[in-house]
Amino acid sequence: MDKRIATIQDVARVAGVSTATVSRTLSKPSVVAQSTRDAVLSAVAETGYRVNSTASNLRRQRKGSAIALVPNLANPFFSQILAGMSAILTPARLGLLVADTQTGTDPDERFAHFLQSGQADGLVVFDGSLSPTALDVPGRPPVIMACEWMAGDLPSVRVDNALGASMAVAHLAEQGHRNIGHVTGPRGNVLTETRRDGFCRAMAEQGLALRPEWIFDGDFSMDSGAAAGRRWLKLASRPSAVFFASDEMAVGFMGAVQHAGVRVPDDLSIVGFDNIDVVAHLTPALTTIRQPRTIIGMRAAELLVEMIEAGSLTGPSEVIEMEFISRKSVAPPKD
Amino acid sequence: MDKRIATIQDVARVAGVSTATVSRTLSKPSVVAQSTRDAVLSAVAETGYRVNSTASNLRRQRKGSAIALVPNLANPFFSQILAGMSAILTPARLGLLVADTQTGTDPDERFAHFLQSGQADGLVVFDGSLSPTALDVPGRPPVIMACEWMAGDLPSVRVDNALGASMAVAHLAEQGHRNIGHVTGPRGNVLTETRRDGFCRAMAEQGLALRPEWIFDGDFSMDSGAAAGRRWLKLASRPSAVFFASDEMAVGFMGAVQHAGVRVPDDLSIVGFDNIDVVAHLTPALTTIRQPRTIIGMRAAELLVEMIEAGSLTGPSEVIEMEFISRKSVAPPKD
DNA sequence: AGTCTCCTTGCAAACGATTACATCGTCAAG
DNA sequence: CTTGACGATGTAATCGTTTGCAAGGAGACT
Repeated sequence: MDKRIATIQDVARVAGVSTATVSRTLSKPSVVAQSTRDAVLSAVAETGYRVNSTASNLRRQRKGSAIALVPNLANPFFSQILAGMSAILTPARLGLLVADTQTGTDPDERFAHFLQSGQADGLVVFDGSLSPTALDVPGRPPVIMACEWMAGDLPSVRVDNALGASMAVAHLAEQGHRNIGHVTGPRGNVLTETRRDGFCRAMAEQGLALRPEWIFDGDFSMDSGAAAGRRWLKLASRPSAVFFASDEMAVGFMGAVQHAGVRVPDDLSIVGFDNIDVVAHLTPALTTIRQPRTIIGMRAAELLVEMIEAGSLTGPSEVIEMEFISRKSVAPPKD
Repeated sequence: MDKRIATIQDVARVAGVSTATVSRTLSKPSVVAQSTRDAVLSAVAETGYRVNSTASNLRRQRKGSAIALVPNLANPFFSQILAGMSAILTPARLGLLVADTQTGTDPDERFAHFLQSGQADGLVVFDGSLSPTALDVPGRPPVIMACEWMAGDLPSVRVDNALGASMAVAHLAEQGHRNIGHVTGPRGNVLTETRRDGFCRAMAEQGLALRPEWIFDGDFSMDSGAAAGRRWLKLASRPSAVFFASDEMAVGFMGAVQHAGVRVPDDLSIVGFDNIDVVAHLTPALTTIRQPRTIIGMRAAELLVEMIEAGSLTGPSEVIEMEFISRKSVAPPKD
């Protein structure tokens, strides 16, 4: 008797009402009489009934979950964002499904898969390198971009990346730096572009010269930062400060040059981007630009929920404020 | 006509067969004749049909997803584990739902919720502080513990934490250290206990004295490591080496003491635990014990899938091998 | 030719909820 | 007394698949 899990039928029987009434009691309590409501509720308690979300979803043409599609799940950058999303989705009765675009063969194929498979009521996409043409499917769910974005008019939640870069340059210039380098993200990435462009524009605005050999290619990873560090060490004429498109690259870079005896910030000033947790504990602690990750996750989820509930494929975008965090990795240049 | 998404009915009509045949073609192709199979497949292609997983799950009494229940989603430690799980679950046609126990009021309540809500076909639980009594619900899904574990006989996937601790002590002793301290995780945590016990036992085996004032309380976080570092600095008589129950604490500790002018490894040797990404890029790079996180995630997911498919609430446990990684944060003691 | 197997396929009943529509009292207004 | 409105509940169709059971047809064997 305790074997099978209780269904709405069982509750109805125990309460002496129809299943319709049970359903209404649970979803729209206002339309059922007080006395019936009590009877149903106690029957629910007695049977230990919980609504079967699969059945409910089927009937209501819902999936009951949203997907976070990140480029690389193993990247810790996303964990706080997921936490923020989860905080919003849970009360909205949506589960949080996570998936990345790098597992399997073709990222675009995976994107298309999630768009078409109908596993979710909506997607939050963190990978701007996907192809917008995949969006051309008949009953696709609403999609919102976060952090990154792509061509087309999908709503998005992001920071003003160019502004972030100019904050970094302004701070460095203020400290007296005139020779500033930059380590970029991977080619083609929108963040790479906007941060680099912001950097270049800010340099011009500060009246500082841009030296092509001081722009290093990276891919956001610590290893690529370390590689850039090694290239910096070989330079005949070095910039006295470097701005990084990601904290992780700054960490890798700093490790590499410190290894070679370079002192930060005495010999070299460093400004990162993102404010990942670890940078506050490095020696020296890193000056960086904070992207409020939890908030980004929350806002993206909120906007997505609104789109889902409105049944709309479009919605507003939002720009989240960043914060410049000054720590110990910047000092005036030596001479 | 392109408006509504195609159902199995549409495919059946186009292919001139019954829905049963379509279903069988897709799930058990071997039982349908070659010619019919072709007809169905081309009808599928023509209509753009994709099976509605909600309906399918309802009929098959499946939920179509597994939940990873972590203590704190914002902790990057889990991102690689999730990636490993995802790699296994996706081919098994299971989505990966993530949730943490710290959102909301009571962790045990949330645990119970996921156990009863029937949102998932199975759970992978990473929080050993939950109450096993919550498991006493009729018809609950299979559960497997990973990394941490709790009283009772739930299957689990984990490393031999005590062994890890003794690897650290052995290495330090080999380098000549006789005065070794330890920074623990949060009180009551199983990892804290087993790593501390392993540390104490290993010290005894090496014939080294245990000094209670050299055991610092931490909680796995960088901040708590930094706090321990500050306490270490105040010590009249300091251990020449410290073993940490987590890399994050080691990072915080090292930052704090370096800040005060202490040189690692010349003045102090450090061994961490976990091998999180960043430690390879610190100055000095940290010696640590690697927990293969991707593999832990994969094995946990694999075992869970087996339990789900067997409809069993129990299954085998597994111990994953660790690896001692020697970097630059350990040197012989000075005198 | 009759019967017995297989191999394929179709029929129709689930799966468990939601909800448009119908029904039934009850009560107030005409 | 009749009629209408309204509030509360029940009836039953529906969401899109899967699958046990039965039936049709084609050989094969006696």
